[in-house]
Amino acid sequence: MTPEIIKQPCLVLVGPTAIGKTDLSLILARRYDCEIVSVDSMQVYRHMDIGTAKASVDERSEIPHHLIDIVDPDENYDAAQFALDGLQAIRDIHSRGKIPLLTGGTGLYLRALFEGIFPGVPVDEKTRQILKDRLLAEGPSKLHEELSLCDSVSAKRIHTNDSQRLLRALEIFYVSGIPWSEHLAHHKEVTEGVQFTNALQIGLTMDRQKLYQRINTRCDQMVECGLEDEVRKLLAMGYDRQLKSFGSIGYRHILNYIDGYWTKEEALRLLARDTRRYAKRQYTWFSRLTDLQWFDVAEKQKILQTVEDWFAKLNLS
RNA sequence: GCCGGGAUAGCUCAGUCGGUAGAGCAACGGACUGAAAAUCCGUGUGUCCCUGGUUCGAUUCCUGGUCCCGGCA
Repeated sequence: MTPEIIKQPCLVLVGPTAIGKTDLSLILARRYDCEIVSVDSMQVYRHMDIGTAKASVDERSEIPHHLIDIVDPDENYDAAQFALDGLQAIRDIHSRGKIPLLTGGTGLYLRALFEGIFPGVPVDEKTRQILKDRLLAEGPSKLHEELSLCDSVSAKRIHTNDSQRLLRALEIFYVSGIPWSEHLAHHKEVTEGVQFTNALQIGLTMDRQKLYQRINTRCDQMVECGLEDEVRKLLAMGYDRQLKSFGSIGYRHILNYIDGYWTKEEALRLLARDTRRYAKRQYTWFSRLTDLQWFDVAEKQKILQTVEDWFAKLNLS
């Protein structure tokens, strides 16, 4: 397989949570006739609006948004599915003669779209459950030893306590009979993924302390805007507390409060703290994107000028 | 004004019978290929209030300051 080459223009806007991606994406979309493709692992879920800080319904009716509200909270969605859906959305937008504006903060999803994801071993729930039970019964060291026997390369890379990767590595081996490390090595040789030859990638940043202030404020606002009601509504709809989607920031905090494990103050404090830590992890992802041009979010004119220049250059060629 | 107590990491504090220091929280850095807002790994970031003295050596003991907190006036 060869990487798909997309020559049509494409804008990418990334940045940590709460930095103001939505505002800027709307400005850019209006000015350059874009449709927005959300690169966000949580905004894909319906009924989870406040905690995922989706663009408002009005904003979404003004500018088309893709990959928001596409699955129910109890459906499985993952990076591989995103890579397919994202590419499809981009194609559709191009076919309408418009420009896709990828906006979001989920590093893995962006990577899955750009570099592809090795095919052939989708999640196998049955195997995964068996391994989960074994992890509980036998402990991580035992399973990690087992991994070193069937895939020593991955075992070296994966820490014993990293339960998710440990289980995934074993799952891949037991389902396919081929070590994860071999799948990956092979995939590197035959990269599919998508190569954008005309993409402008913009990274948004701001002073860390100011960002944290914004995060704290936004967490307060989420609670004021009825995050608790949103969670209670989801429970009333019959969604189980164990769902993946409930494990995300905000939802799990409110759930812990509702179930009486934390006081409201505790829940709010930890919600803000975990959001701050999340923003830090997002920066780690973005720092690896070599084609990214960084701007302070306050430098709006500079950003607009950069986009303007980029378009001018495109029209010449 | 007097009597006590205190001053050590961003915060709350512990500690050093004299050999330049630590816990919780917070913070910081990193990893990441089908859960990723997940999961994990790593890191003390410090004029130990100032001053002088004793000492080979003072954050620790002593002198004198400064500030804070109680209590009594």
